[in-house]
Amino acid sequence: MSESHQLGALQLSIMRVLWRAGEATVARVHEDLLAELEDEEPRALTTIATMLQKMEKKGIVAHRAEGRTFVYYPTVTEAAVQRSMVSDLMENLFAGDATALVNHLLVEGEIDARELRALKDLIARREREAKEVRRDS
Amino acid sequence: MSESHQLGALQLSIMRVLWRAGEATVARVHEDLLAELEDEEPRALTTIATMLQKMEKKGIVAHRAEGRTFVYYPTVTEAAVQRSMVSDLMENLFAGDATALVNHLLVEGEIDARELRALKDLIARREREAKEVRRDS
DNA sequence: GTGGTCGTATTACCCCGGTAGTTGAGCCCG
DNA sequence: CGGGCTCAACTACCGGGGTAATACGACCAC
Repeated sequence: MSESHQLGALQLSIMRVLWRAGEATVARVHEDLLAELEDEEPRALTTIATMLQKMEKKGIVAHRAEGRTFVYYPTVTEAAVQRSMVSDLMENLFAGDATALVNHLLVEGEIDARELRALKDLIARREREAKEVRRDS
Repeated sequence: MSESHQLGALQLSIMRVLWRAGEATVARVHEDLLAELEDEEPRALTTIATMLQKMEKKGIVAHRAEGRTFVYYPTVTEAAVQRSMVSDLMENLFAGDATALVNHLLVEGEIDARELRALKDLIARREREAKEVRRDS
């Protein structure tokens, strides 16, 4: 597993729909995508269908027939894809330096003041957990 | 500016060489790439040359002739590319939630204990800077 | 000056994300 | 039963990253 999933923008949009809904027909995915990205000109229904086929061949979704319509569902978790894509980006763009990535987020103002507080909490919790693990093992 | 630069893995490797060196000939880039990624089968020299041409057409590098050899240099900063690619990833993979990205880094263990301390310092400094700016403006 | 060498230019592929038209099969309604 | 509707299947195309062989022009050494 963890076979380096690199997905494009449309694929990720589709996956997000499936992750949220658990499973969905082509039509359903198409609708959700329209709702989610109300602006920008919409994709054709067949585009979604073709993409889902390609994604199935790639192994990141599968389908089950319900009557004559297909119901697609993800075969990889969101966390797995995130892990794979983030670590790939880190490798290629920050030479594997995770703090460089976070530093970038801070410096470039991608993170505002409110988020900064949330972040501190995250780190504090993370530190506690690290201690726990050390004690457990 | 900030025209959404999305570069592939090889392009980023090349850019990293150019950012570090300031400028370099095709041969120099090729050598540096060999050194940097000593494992994995090396690319041909012409591959680098072709890639640099494509990158020039795309506007992220330019060249100057020195005798009959070309010296390439970047026309975009590393920060600009990072900004563009990270925000793109955040948009597509984390629905624009920067803290979700950092959280992911923490949870998935991409950041170890030592880095955690460095991160806290970064955040502390960032908070101080935020105050400065507020006072200044 | 002529042959090899060095470096760029040209050309050609493959793969894959993305986009969508067209076709064909199954189903439902009148 | 027959026509229309609804899906999925098939096919096609574009653009761009990546890879590299081949061609061509300049230059150096003998």
